[in-house]
Amino acid sequence: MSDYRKTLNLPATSFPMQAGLRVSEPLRVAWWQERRTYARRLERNRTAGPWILHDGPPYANGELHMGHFLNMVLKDVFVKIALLDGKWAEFVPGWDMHGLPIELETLKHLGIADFHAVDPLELRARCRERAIYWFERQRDVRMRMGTFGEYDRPYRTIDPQYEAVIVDAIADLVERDQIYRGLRATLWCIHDETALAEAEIEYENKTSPSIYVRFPLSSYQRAALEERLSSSGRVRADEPASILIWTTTPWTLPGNAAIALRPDAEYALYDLGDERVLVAQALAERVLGERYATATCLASVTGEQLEDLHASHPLYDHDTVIVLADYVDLETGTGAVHTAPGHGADDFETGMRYKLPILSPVDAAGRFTAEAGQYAGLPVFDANARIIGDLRARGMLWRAEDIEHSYPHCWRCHHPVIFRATAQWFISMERNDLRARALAAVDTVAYTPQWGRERQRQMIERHPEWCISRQRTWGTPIPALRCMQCERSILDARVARAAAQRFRSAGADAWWSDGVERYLPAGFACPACGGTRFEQERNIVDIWFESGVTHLAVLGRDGLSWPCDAVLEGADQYRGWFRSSLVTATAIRGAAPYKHVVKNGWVNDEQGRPMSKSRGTGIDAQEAMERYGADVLRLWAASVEFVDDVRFGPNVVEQVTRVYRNVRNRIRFMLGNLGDLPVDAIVPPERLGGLDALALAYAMQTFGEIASKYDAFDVHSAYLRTIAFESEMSALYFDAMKDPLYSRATGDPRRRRAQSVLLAALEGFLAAIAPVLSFTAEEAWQALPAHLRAGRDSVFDLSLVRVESSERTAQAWTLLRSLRARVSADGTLRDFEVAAEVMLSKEDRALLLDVFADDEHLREGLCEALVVSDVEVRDGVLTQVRNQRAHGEKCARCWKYRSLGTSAAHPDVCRECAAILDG
RNA sequence: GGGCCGUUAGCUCAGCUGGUUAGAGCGCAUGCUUGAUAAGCAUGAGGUCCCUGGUUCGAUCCCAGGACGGCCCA
Repeated sequence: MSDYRKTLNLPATSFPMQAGLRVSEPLRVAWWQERRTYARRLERNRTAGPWILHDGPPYANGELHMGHFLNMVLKDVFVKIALLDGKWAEFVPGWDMHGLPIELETLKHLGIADFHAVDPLELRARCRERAIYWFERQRDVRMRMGTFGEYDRPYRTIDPQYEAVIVDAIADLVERDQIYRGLRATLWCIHDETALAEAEIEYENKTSPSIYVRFPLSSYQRAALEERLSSSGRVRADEPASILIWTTTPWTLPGNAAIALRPDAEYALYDLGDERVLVAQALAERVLGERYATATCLASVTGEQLEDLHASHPLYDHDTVIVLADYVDLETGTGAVHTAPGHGADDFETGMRYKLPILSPVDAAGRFTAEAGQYAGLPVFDANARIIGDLRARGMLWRAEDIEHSYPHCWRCHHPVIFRATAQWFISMERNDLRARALAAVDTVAYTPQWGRERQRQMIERHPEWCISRQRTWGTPIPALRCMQCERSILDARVARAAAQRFRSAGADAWWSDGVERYLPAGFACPACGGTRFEQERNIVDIWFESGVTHLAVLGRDGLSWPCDAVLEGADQYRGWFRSSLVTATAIRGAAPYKHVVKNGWVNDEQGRPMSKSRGTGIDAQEAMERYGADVLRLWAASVEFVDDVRFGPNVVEQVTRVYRNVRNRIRFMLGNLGDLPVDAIVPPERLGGLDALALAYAMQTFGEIASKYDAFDVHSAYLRTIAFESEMSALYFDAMKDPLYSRATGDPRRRRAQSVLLAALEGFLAAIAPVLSFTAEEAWQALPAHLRAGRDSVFDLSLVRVESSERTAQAWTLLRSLRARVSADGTLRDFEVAAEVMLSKEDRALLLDVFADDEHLREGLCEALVVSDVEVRDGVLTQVRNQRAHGEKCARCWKYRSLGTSAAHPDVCRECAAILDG
């Protein structure tokens, strides 16, 4: 028997089975850059109109982790989908580069303990270097992921033009009277006499007094309470009654402005014989102790029903008011929380909500001021004992003891810190109906998932007055002035405009280096005292404000649309960037800056727990790409439901790697069979018939389905459809076409038709997967002979296929698949050993005649599709297949069973093969 | 402690408005193939649809409670 292998057209391609992504991907990134692949496609798409995904800026500090990878790759997937759809999908990546974390890292890097001791310009220069170091690092890693974007001109919050946008936005808000100066409770170190940020505190154990205090009710107040309790006559006017509170900071009692109750908790008034006390029912036993046994519960009511009632201050001659707060817990204390807005974060928010006075009778060194009356001059912690003594003397102390608890301390001097109210700049959520307008703007936006809208609404509803000033150095200055005559702080729009103008060319450092005159309009005088001498305030703006104006800096310019089409970030941004962007946009432009908010989930480890270096499950994006290759990880990003939290780890990657190899091999099969196809031999779709036409239609409608999944941001469904498709296509069409492709003569029309289908399917497939498997799709496209690429330099020059699905096509496909499976399931006869007897129901026969036109084509088509030597078609009640042994002998070349010996030169092959061998 | 989200085969996930022998891909087992070969084809095993109640003729799907996990807030 001769070896006819060499006479066959076996697959051949330069597209290797082994991917070697680690090596090839960085080269491909450079290749895309050199060829300006993205830029050129954008230029071609320019007239089609924009589709803009606006980048929420990552913070330029530290390595990018897998959460960044997921987020950045998904953004890229959406950009590329739009690009392949012919849209002008300009993507400008951005970075958040000011702020405390960088300042702290820089100080640590420089070994400097007290930032007051550093020249601000020097510190800013060092911070800039540090931020740029991380920016460059992150940019390179982000490009390594294979993402497209304007990396030559990203937006950066530290760039002069960007700083100018920030300051102009402040000017806009000042003009709209949206900004005011007010008090805010901040963490304060009385030892270092400085405000501290959240990141600058450490929790340590501390012993504090734990006291229960009576807030007495006057007769008038008791009457009001009685009304709410509907306990007519039971609260007697002549017996003392009080509300009990618990605190571990007695010194904050002078700052008390309210008592907070939990709205949904039950509060009860207990008669103890000689007095009556109101506490949360759930805590009564613990609070009342041994007196609980003899106490009588007179009435109970929810906290909500007690709102706005008054009580008397236990130390001073003034009232305090009952307010509601969700954070009041029923685990400790009395369920009635002493609220001092000047001395606590929660208290402050509550104070803002109820417009309570922000009392903070404490100076920078932690001593009571004259406002605190009899305690003036006392250090606050020393005052605790005095206050407890006074409470006892006035009969207001219910109980006192000491407890040890976790308490915030200064990270540098390790002294306990306090909350102290200081003057800050605020954006008002109420002026100009900003909150209401922001809520209205939410309703104009689409949310994925849909509950995101409700989440966003809540975040706006609960948005406290927005404190935008920080007493730090690494940021954009708030261009406020201080009158040197009356000490008043002044934020004037004209000054702000001048600052913006100045920063646009000189950068914000100018605020520190310029004299104040440069910013003063002609004839400027203090609106309060008429003074004319000023100095610059040294506050910088909250970085959430900086990132909240990215839409002003990036959108609406160079053809980018405002609002943008979509934003995509993690769920933490409902509170962060989604919110800050929405608030600034509503305040300044009167509308939401985006049309669609898409949220991506968190990346956890394989056990569903947060990834952590210490647990050994932490891996940053760069490491992961070095280990697995970006494309495998990009496929992972598509293989998980990104809207939910997702899992990542070696086993997950292992699995997706296998899927990747499948995809790769199916591409390889198509490429391998296209090497010899001349352009003029390509058969146009309308001249295809039978199995070819069916396979092509099936492929095209699948690509259409994938495209519509993409439209809905449903990358995961597109992924499922894609892998199901390549598996289907391989099992039926590729398998069936091996015989015609391999054993027919090179130029045989049957072979050319199959090749034409493969070419069209390959193009559509590569376009469909290119948004996700960018590297592999491009590699495959470059492995296709140049004449078949037809001038389309890159896979990103292709277009997504958009065709309607047809039910008949899917049905015919499924029918053929099941017929083929029934032949293959035969354990005794191999494919070509079979002569199949195919019985078809009436419906199935009609279905197949749609595909194969007539009985003769049907028979031939089934021979191919079932990969058997012969087929006999019969009518039946049910569709079934019976395998018979094929007549004739096995052709040594094409393996089909035929009568051999027709050619004397080649006695062991069939007539068709002999003809090919003879040329 | 509060709000939101999730829990379907070993893994990643489908299951539209309650009625299906609950599906796909990967993995696994078995068989075929050795002319896609560190590939290809077929078959098969594998699920108390997190738990407990309830509504219903009927619940993976609706309701209530709980467990576990995540995010945000405290």
